[in-house]
Amino acid sequence: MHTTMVLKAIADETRMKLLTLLLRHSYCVRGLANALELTEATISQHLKVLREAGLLVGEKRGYFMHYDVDRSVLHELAGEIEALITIERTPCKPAKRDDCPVTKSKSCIKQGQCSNQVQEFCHGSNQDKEGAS
Amino acid sequence: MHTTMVLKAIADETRMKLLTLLLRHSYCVRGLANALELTEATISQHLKVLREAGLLVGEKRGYFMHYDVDRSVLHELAGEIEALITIERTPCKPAKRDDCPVTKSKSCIKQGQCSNQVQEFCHGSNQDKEGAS
DNA sequence: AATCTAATTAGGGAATTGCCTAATTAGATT
DNA sequence: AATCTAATTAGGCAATTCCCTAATTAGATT
Repeated sequence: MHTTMVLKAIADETRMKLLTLLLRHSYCVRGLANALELTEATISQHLKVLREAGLLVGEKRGYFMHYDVDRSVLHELAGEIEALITIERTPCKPAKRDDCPVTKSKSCIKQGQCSNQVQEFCHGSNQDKEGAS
Repeated sequence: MHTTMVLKAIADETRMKLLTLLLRHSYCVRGLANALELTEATISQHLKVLREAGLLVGEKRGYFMHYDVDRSVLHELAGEIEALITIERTPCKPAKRDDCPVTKSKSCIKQGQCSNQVQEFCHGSNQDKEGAS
């Protein structure tokens, strides 16, 4: 999944720092290495991760590579996270209300107490013999 | 950093699936394990990661643990990502325009061509003898 | 109080990650 | 065309991740 790639890319302190540096300004690799006190090879590898996630576009200037952030990818990501929030809770609506494990205050379910419908809906596949709960 | 923790938590396919399941409905651990075809131990560990990132709140119902998503954490995260986008590019403004590596189309800098100011600003610490570039 | 069970933790193995140094590559400059 | 150098890739190592099975724990039920 592409979203996961973008998330993995920014879910690292070093890469997040690189990103914020590059949002402000173009840096060559050595500049970034100096700023973060890491080797150029390490920076280069981090940039690769960001690049492959689509977050960076590279441009060559003379001897130097300069990377820029593609802000639209960040915007899209923020949108996808915000979209998660809009997912609505689907209440458990079994045929018999008593079957719903969620409406019971004391217990969830026990083997056999839960209709197939509820079991499937609330507790995933009904495949295993033990009875999902 | 807390943001990184939240990002790491959701930067995993399995945990993202858990999150979307839990956004729709309360599940007990076995229900989640059934749904994702993983062991309960594995699910429990993933839930721990999500919980420690503040994304989940657990509630005990009878024998069963039910987790709910704290949507505000997701909202905050989306906001922080969106905030990155608003970071403005700071153009390189050295005393002498010629010193600015970024405005030059052909070359970035060479040893000695770059004023200390520019070097510091554009390319990080000026410490190393080689000259940052 | 004793029993029972969902959830968690412990321990372990294969795969991945993040850093390094050294070698190589791409391509700009002369 | 030959040279030069920033950036990348290769190789290696320690730490972490993600999954498993087995043991333990928390706490609800009887």
